[in-house]
Amino acid sequence: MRRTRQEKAEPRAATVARRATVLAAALECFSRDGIDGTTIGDIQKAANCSVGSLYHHFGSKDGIAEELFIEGISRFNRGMVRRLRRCRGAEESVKAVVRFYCDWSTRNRSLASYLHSRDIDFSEPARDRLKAVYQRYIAEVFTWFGPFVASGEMRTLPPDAYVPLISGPIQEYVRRWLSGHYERPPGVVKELFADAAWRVMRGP
Amino acid sequence: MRRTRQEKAEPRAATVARRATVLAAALECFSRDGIDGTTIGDIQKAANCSVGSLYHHFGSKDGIAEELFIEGISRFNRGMVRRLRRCRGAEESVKAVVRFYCDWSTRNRSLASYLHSRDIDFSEPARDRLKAVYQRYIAEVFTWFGPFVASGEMRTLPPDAYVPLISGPIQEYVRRWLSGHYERPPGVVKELFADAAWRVMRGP
DNA sequence: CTTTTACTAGAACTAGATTCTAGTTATGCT
DNA sequence: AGCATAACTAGAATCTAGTTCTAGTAAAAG
Repeated sequence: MRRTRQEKAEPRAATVARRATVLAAALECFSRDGIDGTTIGDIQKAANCSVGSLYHHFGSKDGIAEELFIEGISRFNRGMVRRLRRCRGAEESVKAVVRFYCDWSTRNRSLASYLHSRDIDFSEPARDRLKAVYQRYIAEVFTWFGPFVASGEMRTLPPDAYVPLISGPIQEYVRRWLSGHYERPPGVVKELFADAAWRVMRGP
Repeated sequence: MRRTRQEKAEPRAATVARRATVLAAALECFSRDGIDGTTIGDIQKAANCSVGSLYHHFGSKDGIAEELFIEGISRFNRGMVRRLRRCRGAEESVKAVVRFYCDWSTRNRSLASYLHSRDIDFSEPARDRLKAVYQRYIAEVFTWFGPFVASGEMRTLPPDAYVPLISGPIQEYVRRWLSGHYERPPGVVKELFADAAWRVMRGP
């Protein structure tokens, strides 16, 4: 029987499972001991598989790290977009970004913590994939907010300024909380930061 | 002749020089190839010294990275405090934080870029040193801003919220610029971000 | 049922971080 | 000055951990 899409065969069920197992194991190791702190052997043991298997699926230790990172970002982005679509109006949307950031980071603490790490040497192709993921996300988000800017409900600013202005503070707060510098969980300051974001964004 | 402070001898002139040379060499390597990407051999060649010498002064590769990080942060902090002391009033002070962040990052681009990396496995003592540096800094900064909060010129917020709210956005912008995602240098958005910080901070 | 391809295993290899031993140079003290 | 001690430098040897390689097993395609 001819396969519907010839370019890419469906991976076996076992493959999907193994990759997922490895990524989960890696997340556990990475978030406990850091990327440098975990060895291939650690991941291997945690995932109950052989070195060969790891290298077959991911090519290298950094390959595992990349994959985990890109998948995590994608999950976050999907969640954010879903949340935005349920909003009405500019204020609710801007605040939703901040609130979602809080909620998601609290719910997915170890993944969030991993996504804050900067120590992955992305390979060229991985960098490209990540860029693509990010651009698709930004396109969706800007499409969402565009009308509010057009109508004057939100300020008109250089495009590069929006993300840092809206997410910068909560991101920084969460980062510090995740790395143990701050005690109080983000939920406590959620509304404060949401209000602050809106203060900055609302039209004059 | 008895030494004034017996606990810690003055290091030799040659020692000071060599440490500085190594740190400069390391910064060059790290910011070009990343921490993982540079080998001890690279630093050794760039600094014109032997492996033994490196290990004598810094104990390990991470030791070099730690030292560079802590020294960089200290430099940044000193500059910020100096700048603040020249300010009059709450608005000028808040805006000065943002402006200084911009200016310093632009002037010390490679060091700034290095300080944004998160991939250093700090040893326990280094972590403590860093914490001490940070707390001294925070104490000075809060002493500076305290009166403005007391007088109502600035809002009263949970202490942990100030740094993320004021510096978060510009920090995020600069980070993206340093890693090549944004084209326009921070100078271009400096006043915009300074205004935003003040919008968030000024009393109602 | 055979051929091909995806996948697994673990031993062998290798790059690079760290340790060790042997020296050299400066400083403090009498 | 001259000895003792500590700071420092050098580079070979070691050891850890990432990667590669070869041989095999299981599953899908035809």
